[in-house]
Amino acid sequence: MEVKIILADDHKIIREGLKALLEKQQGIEVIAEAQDGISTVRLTKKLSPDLVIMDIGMPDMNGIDATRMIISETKNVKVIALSMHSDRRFVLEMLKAGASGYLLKDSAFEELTLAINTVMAGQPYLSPKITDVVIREYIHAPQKDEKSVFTTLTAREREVLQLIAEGKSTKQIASSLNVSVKTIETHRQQIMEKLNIHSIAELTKYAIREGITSL
Amino acid sequence: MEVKIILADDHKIIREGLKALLEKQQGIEVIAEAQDGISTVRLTKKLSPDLVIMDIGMPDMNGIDATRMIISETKNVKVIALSMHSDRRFVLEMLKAGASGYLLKDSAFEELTLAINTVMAGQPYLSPKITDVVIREYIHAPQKDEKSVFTTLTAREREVLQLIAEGKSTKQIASSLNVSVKTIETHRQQIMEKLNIHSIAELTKYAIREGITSL
DNA sequence: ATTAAAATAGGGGATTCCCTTATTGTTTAT
DNA sequence: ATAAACAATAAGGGAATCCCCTATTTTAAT
Repeated sequence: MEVKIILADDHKIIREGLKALLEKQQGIEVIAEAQDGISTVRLTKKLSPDLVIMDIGMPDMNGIDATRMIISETKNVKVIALSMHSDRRFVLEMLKAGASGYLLKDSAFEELTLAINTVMAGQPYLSPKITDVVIREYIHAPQKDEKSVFTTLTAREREVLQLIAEGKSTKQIASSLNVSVKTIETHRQQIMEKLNIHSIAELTKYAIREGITSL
Repeated sequence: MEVKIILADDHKIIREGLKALLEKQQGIEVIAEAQDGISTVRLTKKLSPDLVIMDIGMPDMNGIDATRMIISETKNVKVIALSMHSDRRFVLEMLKAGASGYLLKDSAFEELTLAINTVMAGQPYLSPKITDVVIREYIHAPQKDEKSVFTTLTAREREVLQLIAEGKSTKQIASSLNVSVKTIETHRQQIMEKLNIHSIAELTKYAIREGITSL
């Protein structure tokens, strides 16, 4: 039984490298590649792969939001996140979005095949370093309410924040998300209020610190 | 004649992918891999490869400094930069450091083989997008004057940029510098034009990279 | 002394920011 | 099951900013 895979990463040469490695494996077929979140979601819907290997830092829609959409819109699809960051926030959000695996880009390829097998067998897979983070988090986490400390933005808000921090104007964002300018303004305000931040500059810094955008 | 290559990138899975692709080519041999700048320099010295394929964003020593050291310490070695950024600063610094080629990670692998052939034939190779940046830069940069390539901001402009990147509003900046709001607007525009940047978000990122403000 | 660059500033239209209010659908809790 | 809370959408309206030009006055630089 072939495992049908969609590869999502914004860097073509990286996709090609991964594809070359994956296709040397038995029982794995890369049926499509995507370079941004939106086409990943679209292709997944259309092709119903068994697995999506998803980079987190992509333009347009980030991997987390894409994962959320994929999980809610397509049946019997697994997502493995492939990320540069071991930041707990990413891991947490990605798992909450429904990903079954989380690998770091400095993992060996061998680990990716292990992750694919594990995930296709219905079990979650995390890179050892990630497991570490998750456990550490779990240990001193769920006492009462700590959430107020890191004030969670909603998925949509993060999406908007990412676009803001990439330098897009309100108008551009509105048209790229197909909603009104007013809606984006409201999101921006909501974000600023939650974070107690009052300028685009600081919002950008926040987004960089949180890994929502890159320098 | 085999081209002996050292691959330097901090993400193992990316190195492996590239290696898989490269080794399918005739006349190319990957003789070593490195995951940071320091070991890249060390390995290059020890193994005298024909070519180093160098990621720019690495821990410890970045790809630019590593390239500078490699070029000055090892004979008959070429460097091709493989980067996520088309930012002209990176390109410029990398070329100044002595790299013969500059590719973007969203290039096709085909382009990498072309770059390798071109560079091994003694000619420079740049990704089309990069060429574009370089040409644009070249066009409105007067020859003999090197500093104009750096696009120096004036002291006043830096001052204004710093305040912008700290999240101050135009009005606040104007009043703290005792000039009119219009003056600050003009400075901002001038800064943006010089840097070819068109949003506060990107301006903030630039300021962080330049150390004008901190995260 | 002439030219060039830097700092200053205004006009005016487009856009964004900011605060408020509101509707609708979806979770969550009791 | 129903109330309460949250998320996403959007509008009004005034203040502020952005953006594209033009323009004057200092301040180097040749």
